[in-house]
Amino acid sequence: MVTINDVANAAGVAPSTVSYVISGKRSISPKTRRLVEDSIRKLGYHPHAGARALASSKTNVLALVVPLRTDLNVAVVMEFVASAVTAARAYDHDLLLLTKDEGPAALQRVASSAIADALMVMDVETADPRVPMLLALDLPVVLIGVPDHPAGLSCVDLDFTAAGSACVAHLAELGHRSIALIGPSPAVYRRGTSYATRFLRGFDEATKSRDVRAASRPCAHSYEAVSACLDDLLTAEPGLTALVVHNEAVLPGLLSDLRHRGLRVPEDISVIAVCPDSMAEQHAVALTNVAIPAEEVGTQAVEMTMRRLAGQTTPEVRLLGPRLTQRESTASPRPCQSGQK
Amino acid sequence: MVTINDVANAAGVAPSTVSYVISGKRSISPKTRRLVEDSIRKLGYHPHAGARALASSKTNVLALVVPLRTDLNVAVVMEFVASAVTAARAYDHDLLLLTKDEGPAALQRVASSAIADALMVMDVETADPRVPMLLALDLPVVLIGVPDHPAGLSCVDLDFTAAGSACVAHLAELGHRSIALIGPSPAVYRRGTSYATRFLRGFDEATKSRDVRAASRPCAHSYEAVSACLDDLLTAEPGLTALVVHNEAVLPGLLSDLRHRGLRVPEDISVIAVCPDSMAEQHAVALTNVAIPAEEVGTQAVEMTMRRLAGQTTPEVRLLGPRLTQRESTASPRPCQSGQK
DNA sequence: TGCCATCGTCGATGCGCTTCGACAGCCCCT
DNA sequence: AGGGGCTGTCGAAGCGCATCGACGATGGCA
Repeated sequence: MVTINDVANAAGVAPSTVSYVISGKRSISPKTRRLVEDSIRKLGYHPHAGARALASSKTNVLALVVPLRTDLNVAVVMEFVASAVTAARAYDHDLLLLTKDEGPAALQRVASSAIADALMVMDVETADPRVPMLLALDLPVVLIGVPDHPAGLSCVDLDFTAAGSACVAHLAELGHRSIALIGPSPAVYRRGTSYATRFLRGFDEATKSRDVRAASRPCAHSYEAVSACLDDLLTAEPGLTALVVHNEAVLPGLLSDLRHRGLRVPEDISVIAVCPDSMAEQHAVALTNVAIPAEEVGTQAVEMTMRRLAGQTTPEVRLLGPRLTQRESTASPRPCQSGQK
Repeated sequence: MVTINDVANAAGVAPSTVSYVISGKRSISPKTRRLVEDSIRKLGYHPHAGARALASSKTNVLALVVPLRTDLNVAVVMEFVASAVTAARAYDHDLLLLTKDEGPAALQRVASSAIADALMVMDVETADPRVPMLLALDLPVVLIGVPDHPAGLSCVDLDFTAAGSACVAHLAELGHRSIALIGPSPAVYRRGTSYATRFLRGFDEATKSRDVRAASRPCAHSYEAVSACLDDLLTAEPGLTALVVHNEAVLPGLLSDLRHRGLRVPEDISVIAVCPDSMAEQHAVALTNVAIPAEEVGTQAVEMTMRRLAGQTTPEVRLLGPRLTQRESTASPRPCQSGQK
């Protein structure tokens, strides 16, 4: 193993000088700097992470808590994780992966073992049991999602309330007067997952204020569940002309079921999805969607974290505005809009 | 911060005794052990990871290199990562996430900074440029996938060659005589991604030995690409009665395109997929599939790693046998099998 | 020419832990 | 009863680095 002493010897300087060359915390003459940097390169020196952590109480590691469930959108989680890793590397930090399953104790462990410098927590629930513990942790914490009482914690997420409203607004402007929301699986609501309830709120408010008929149903991922959900909705709301789908996983099943029923998109029924753009473009009928900016959220989360680590003490709550892209799956309803089944 | 000294004082013993209680590396009297354990609990002591790493040259961290590309199956990667994290935790290790994008240098960095005790590498290519470097690293390395020359490295993966054969065997036994393979996107082949070429080999060998007409096409993820691919195949192989799909992402598009063409599954054309079971069950017509055992591969990868860390020096190559589940999407071809387009 | 401030470098110290050798007490065997 | 082998505990050393105070050299100014 190459140590800082080896580098110092090779360069003919003291170890501390090497350290200062690396950290830049004291001024170094150009000559010495070049000497040291050459030795570092020649020897392939990398500071020992443990030693560095011990001496400086900084690990250059960010911990990220991800949900393992498959009833969430895996693609979105993955995209988020990917962009977070990349963003963290840009700040010379690594990413440690924790799972929500380990519970609050894992956060304690990571904090008091000084394994990471900060925590990022995904899949936050409205009354998340982890929040009080996180507050007590005195590590910087950034939540992806917004709990009911974020007091003192930084949060970042898509503004799902605005997203819900935006979907309704788009459809209402096209002339739709009866809209249904197909949401995440019942388990997601039951847990009180923050984004589900926020989206629903936006949907409800917008339909109410625009005097549009509204219905909403949670929906599990299986084809049967999708089918049953549609049966239910079409019976309960005979004049239904548009669907808002806040559940990426059911999209393929939903679209093929609609076709089975003889309902064309968008001629007979409009569909607007909340999903990543790549997913929206991938269907036979390209879907109008509100994008889930997982990548941007990941980047933002890391940047907020780095700001906290840099000394900024006031927590921020940042909600990203929704971006709606019209594609082929939404259109004005036809004058006679019922009974084509 | 609570240190080992605090615990030692509280328990009235020497710090080294506390260390031995924790590690179990020397015998401790029941009385002392209880005393120490109580103090640990009472004080909420967690050893400082950096100090521990420095003193013992063990980090209890496993690094996992994942591909970020979206042309791979995100769900499978995610499932793998999830099971790896869980398995690692069972051995009291944490998981550090690296991306393939960072290239071989990142592996160097992690190794020589002593950030992790071992490396697990996904998305291995047939002639992976990282392999020589990994060999020089003198950390335990486990590859997920099998390169051409794994000499000295441990590998674990689904036996894709056998999987390719199994798909053909299943279809041939049902009576199919003309089969097409729809593979991953061209970029995946171009990179020489190990599983793609291995599957293709199994497919080719089996069709040849069974005297079945075979065609194969890579296929990108877009709906247009799927459509073009089907056009191509149906023209080139008019007697085609079965598809092997080794590309989970195109399944929804493929199935709806077939329906558009008036081809029913399985009456007019059989479809067998290589995908996780959950995905196979999710379609309107449940798909016969060869399962991708991401979870088991993840667990195995961690266990192989732990074995290496425990001192086992001989690398293992472990290929998991394919498991084919017949569902609704495969059936014997109808006697008259052409011209229904 | 002499003094002080500044810049650049060095040595020493300690971060919290593991681990090794030492050693006190004990039991068992002869 | 005395010696040898265990068992259980302790103290000290050192892992590789960051950081602080010290200090020599240098330049500017009077």
